[in-house]
Amino acid sequence: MEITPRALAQLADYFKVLSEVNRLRVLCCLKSGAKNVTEIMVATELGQANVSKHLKILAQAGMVDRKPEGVSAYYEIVDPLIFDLCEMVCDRLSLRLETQSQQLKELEVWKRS
Amino acid sequence: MEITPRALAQLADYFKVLSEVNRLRVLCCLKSGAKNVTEIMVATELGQANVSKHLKILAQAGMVDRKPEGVSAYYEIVDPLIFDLCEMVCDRLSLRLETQSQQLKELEVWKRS
DNA sequence: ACCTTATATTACTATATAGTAGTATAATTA
DNA sequence: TAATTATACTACTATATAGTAATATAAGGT
Repeated sequence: MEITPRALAQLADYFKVLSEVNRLRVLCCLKSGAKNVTEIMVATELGQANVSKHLKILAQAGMVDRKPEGVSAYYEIVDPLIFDLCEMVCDRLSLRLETQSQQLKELEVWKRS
Repeated sequence: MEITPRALAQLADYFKVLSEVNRLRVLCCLKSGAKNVTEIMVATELGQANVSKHLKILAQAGMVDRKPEGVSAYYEIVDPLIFDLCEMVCDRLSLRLETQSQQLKELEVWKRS
């Protein structure tokens, strides 16, 4: 099946949203449930404008949902798929580190013999 | 379980590698098997320097492996996990589009009644 | 040794974006 | 209505990176 340029661009955009540390932190801090902007600021130690900007990007990507409540705005994860993705990647990354570490150990043994 | 800043940065870096259309195209064209740089250039219609650069990034991220063979260098996918990730995201993206389309249809019906 | 071919690297330009200060908007309360 | 609080937006700076032209390196073939 041929993948269209349009689909490819959307795919890249999705990954791009996840490619920023502070955006991942915002997502992580929403894992336990909806939070308003101030709560997210506290949890992430980011400035207000910065948090709002990241939330806008996350909302546009359809990753979080915005629920105004009185004077504040609550954000929540739309689809926990994101955390599955993160977990899969983390697993591979740690697996790779283990392998590298193992190879280093073997090299060490070889040097001593 | 608390995720460390170091792990978060690695996660973000991994997604960043996947956040570029032409890098995804390079990966896609390696799905069917190892290719050398010239073959990748033809398949992706990218310039040589650009392909080399993307391949270096992919290799550093541990996504592809470099196998020199005579005067040329063959690259291959290390871990097809990447394609699972892409598929998962694509599924969600198309699901979201379907939902939106459905909602638009419902809106249309409402307008006519 | 020289030439050709394949790939990598360097230096540069153009563009995108993270962070931030300042401002605007909108809901709530006195 | 004025003041306060919470969030969003705008304009700006600094940094990162995609693409590219030119050059470097390295392997075969003549």
